[in-house]
Amino acid sequence: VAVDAVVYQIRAGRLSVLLIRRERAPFAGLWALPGGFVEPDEDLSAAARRELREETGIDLSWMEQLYSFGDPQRDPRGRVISVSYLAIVPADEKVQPHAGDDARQAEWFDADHLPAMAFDHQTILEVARQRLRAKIEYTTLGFQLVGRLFTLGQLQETFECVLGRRLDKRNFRRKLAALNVLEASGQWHCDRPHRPARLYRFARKRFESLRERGILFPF
Amino acid sequence: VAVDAVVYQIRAGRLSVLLIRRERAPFAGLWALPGGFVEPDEDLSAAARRELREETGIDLSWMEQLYSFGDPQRDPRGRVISVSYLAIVPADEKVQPHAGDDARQAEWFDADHLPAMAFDHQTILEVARQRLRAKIEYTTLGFQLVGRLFTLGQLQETFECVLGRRLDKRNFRRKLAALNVLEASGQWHCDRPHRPARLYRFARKRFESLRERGILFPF
DNA sequence: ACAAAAGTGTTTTTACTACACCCATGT
DNA sequence: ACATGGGTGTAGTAAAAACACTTTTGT
Repeated sequence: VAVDAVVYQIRAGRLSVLLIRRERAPFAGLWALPGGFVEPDEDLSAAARRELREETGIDLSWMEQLYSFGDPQRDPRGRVISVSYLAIVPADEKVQPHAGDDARQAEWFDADHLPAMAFDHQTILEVARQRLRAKIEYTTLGFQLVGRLFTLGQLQETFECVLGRRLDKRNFRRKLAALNVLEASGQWHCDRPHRPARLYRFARKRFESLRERGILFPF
Repeated sequence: VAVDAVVYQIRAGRLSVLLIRRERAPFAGLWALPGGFVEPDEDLSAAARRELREETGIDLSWMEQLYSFGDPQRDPRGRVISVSYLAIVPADEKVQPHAGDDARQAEWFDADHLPAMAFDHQTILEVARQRLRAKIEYTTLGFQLVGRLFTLGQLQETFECVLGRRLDKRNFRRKLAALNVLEASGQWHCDRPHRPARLYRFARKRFESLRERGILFPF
């Protein structure tokens, strides 16, 4: 049994995925998802976190189980069942992944232009992408993607990247206001050749109270 | 690696789950989900189907992967990862499950009144129930539950069982009409001390054309 | 001055909710 | 006759979609 991690980050206005270049056979030299085998007494999500750390140097807290892939032919070495995980790096964390362990190289790829992949990792990525699209509509996933402080423009851009379509600025802001889960930080996003924008932060407390009442996001 | 199946059927107006009584240790005598170990060259979903057949005599085509449970302590015999599956028996199939193989007994239980369960099967059932509730709102799951021919009353009862709340008859029928996925069979449901009801069937073709346009169910 | 993103309201359309009565049948 | 589920319409409310202009800044 193995685990694989699909790690997303918004980078330069594009949805990006972290891939490693495989050091060893099978598929040596091909790009693949970070991952590896589960240790005997290790929880599945712990294994996903550990493999990600070993292969890319990234240490993440939140991961969500995606799907288990068990085609008997998916690994040429023999029977390997892969439990895949979905993870997110906030846009304001500037991790420069470094190769490690099994990985010759670790790099971010545009989620819409992926290279040829080892194993069935292309399928895993398709499932992950679908899940991301679905979940941004009714969870706090969008807020995890933007990072701690963000402008409404950045937040909208994030939603647009994930959903793959443009949103109406006024409608987007109206819905967000209705949710009442943002609080203005008082700070401003300046130093660009444009009008400064307010910086907001996600107000976890307000959200929790909504969730307890069964209310989720209407995006 | 093992597989477990959560099999639902609407029986006598109640949402029901199929359980087996364990023959052997661990947890001999306790109720559990039908399931067992995956064979070396077997697909995961095929394993779930096979175990269900061996332990209960039920042969199902459709199964959907639910979640993988991998707590190192979940099985006292040692490390066992369980990939769980969700399955549905249409209300018009009168399967009388018979014990077999590992199972001393196989029986249907009311999904709202379950006995003490082996392993972490109670958790699995909670996840399954949640998934069922969520998916009946935007997939054809409700139509799989009712069977080939059904009255609108039976269909509504099915939705009510799964959702756990009453629905308004007129609103329910209006939404259904708007979906345009039912066709009248021309037959009638008689032989009851009531006014006869039209029997409908699910028109898969009409649904496919909706799905291709990205439209799912608004229940 | 200009380019670029920030910010802001109204109207129309659509979906959801609540609600009550007559009908057809078997017993 | 009666008990039981089958069948039908309307009005009010809330959410979603469509749509354009002014403001502020750095260069």
